[in-house]
Amino acid sequence: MNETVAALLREYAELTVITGGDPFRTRNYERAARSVAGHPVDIGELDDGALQRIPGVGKSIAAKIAEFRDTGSIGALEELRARIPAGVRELTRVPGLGPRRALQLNRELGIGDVTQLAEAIKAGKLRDLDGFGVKSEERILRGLAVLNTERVTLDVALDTATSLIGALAPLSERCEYAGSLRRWRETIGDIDILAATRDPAAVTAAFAEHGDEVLVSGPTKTTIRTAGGLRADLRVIEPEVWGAALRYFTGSQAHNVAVRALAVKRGLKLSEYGLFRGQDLIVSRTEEDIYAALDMGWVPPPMREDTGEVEAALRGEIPALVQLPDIVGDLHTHTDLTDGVASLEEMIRAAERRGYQYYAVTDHAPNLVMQRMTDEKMLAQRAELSRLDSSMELLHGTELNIAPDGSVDWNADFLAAFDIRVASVHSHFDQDRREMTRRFVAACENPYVNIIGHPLTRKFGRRYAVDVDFGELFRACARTGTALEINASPARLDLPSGHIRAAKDAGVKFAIDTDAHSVPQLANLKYGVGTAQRGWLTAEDVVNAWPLPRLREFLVKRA
DNA sequence: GCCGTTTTCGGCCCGACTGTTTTCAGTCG
Repeated sequence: MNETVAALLREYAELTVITGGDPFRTRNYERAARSVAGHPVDIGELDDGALQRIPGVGKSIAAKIAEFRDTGSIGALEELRARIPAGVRELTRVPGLGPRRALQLNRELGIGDVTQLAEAIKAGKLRDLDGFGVKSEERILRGLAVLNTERVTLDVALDTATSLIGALAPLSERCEYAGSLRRWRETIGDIDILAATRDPAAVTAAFAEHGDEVLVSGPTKTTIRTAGGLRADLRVIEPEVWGAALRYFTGSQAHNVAVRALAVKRGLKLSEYGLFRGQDLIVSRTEEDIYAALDMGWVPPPMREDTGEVEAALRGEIPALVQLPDIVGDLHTHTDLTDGVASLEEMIRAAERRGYQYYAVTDHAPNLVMQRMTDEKMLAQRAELSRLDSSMELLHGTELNIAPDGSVDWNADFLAAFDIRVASVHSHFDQDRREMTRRFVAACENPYVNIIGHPLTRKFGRRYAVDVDFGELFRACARTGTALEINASPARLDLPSGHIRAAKDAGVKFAIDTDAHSVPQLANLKYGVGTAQRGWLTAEDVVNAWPLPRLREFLVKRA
């Protein structure tokens, strides 16, 4: 309910921008959307008074939420939808193309979706419009390249998979998701569900009911398109072949090819039904059985990409990957002092419920002007933090801004008084590789910078990665004792796994952090852990898996 | 549309960059 309503409020805000309404009103709808999405309890349960206590929600928005709860739609939103040509909102998804120009393109060229937009640019039609030029065409083209409508982020995929499994599990002996989601790939193209059952027809029927559309339907395989537009595959199997099927449908294809080749070399046959010698089944019940029968250790799904894990498993050298419970603190979080939606105390209480040993509050620093941070506000937060009783050790930190020349906010004295400092790039994303590399290296060499936050600064579908010489960055991190963040936000997953492995080889340590701006986002940590597992990390590599004394030692950099 | 060292309406998140202008609009974080 919260995410649904938040999406409607966001849509309302976007549509008011397109119509050119009061920008403060728009901003308030955006704020209400963020608050609702980050609200810790289901807003469907709240009465009018409780709704209006959500920050940014007053009389009018509370009424709209109640209207949606009671009728399933919001009249004012429907009116706006009717007034604005379909497709204009889709066009505003393109980075570099905002609401005004999207509307202009629709009015003057009749462009109604991204495909038509791409065609119009190819035909050189945009450059002749008022306010457009060749550079605008190039900019929008780059935006189109980063916009990927085919894949979804991990949180969307996991929510969909979880709800499907919830419906099928009561009818199955076992039911789990496989495929790229089980491997924690960073974005997901379609969802694979595996169900072991004696009653395939019932499971298949329940699955089909969850689709907007049934694309394929047979005795063992059914494909639907969900209401969210995501494709989901169901494979129905006999319980006896669970392990073989789960392994097969988890992939990756490259991993499966490599493992099957091993089987063939031993005169065996491997399929989704089991490991066979001739017609004789050897094993099929569990994944462990199958790998063991091939003289390999079990390979954790995130490693199954045929990037060395098969050889490692044959040598018995699969690393003990870092696990979610190994993480004993979050080192990058925000509050409503800057752009978070929950108070300091709310965030801390929620973190306590996760059982952390320590927790760092790292609100934005002054050079990100829109956040309106001041020395006084930061010191007041520190005082408030020291007054709070907590089962966790509370660390006062900040997220600094790495300026184009590599410098950060505040002077040395002020920086030294924090327990921990994350530093991130928030502007000037288009520097060339030399400048950008120098910028990051300078930040690493700053004696107070402990963690480089979301190093690529990419956002799926919204922003491409910065151009950096990663080899040089990794060496600088290792040399200076600066950790790289694995930002667990499903929109970022930054660093990605390929870079993680290279950085680890260079001797870098990591911090898996949520960058949470609300209470529910604290639970995003699992996506960061999955990404770290894809990068073959162990708890030893991750500074926030360490006990506090060891972490504190790491936070004091050597000159 | 919301909010208030609040009672009735003014202020709310600011500044830089870009490309297209000829003084600025659009977009972004």
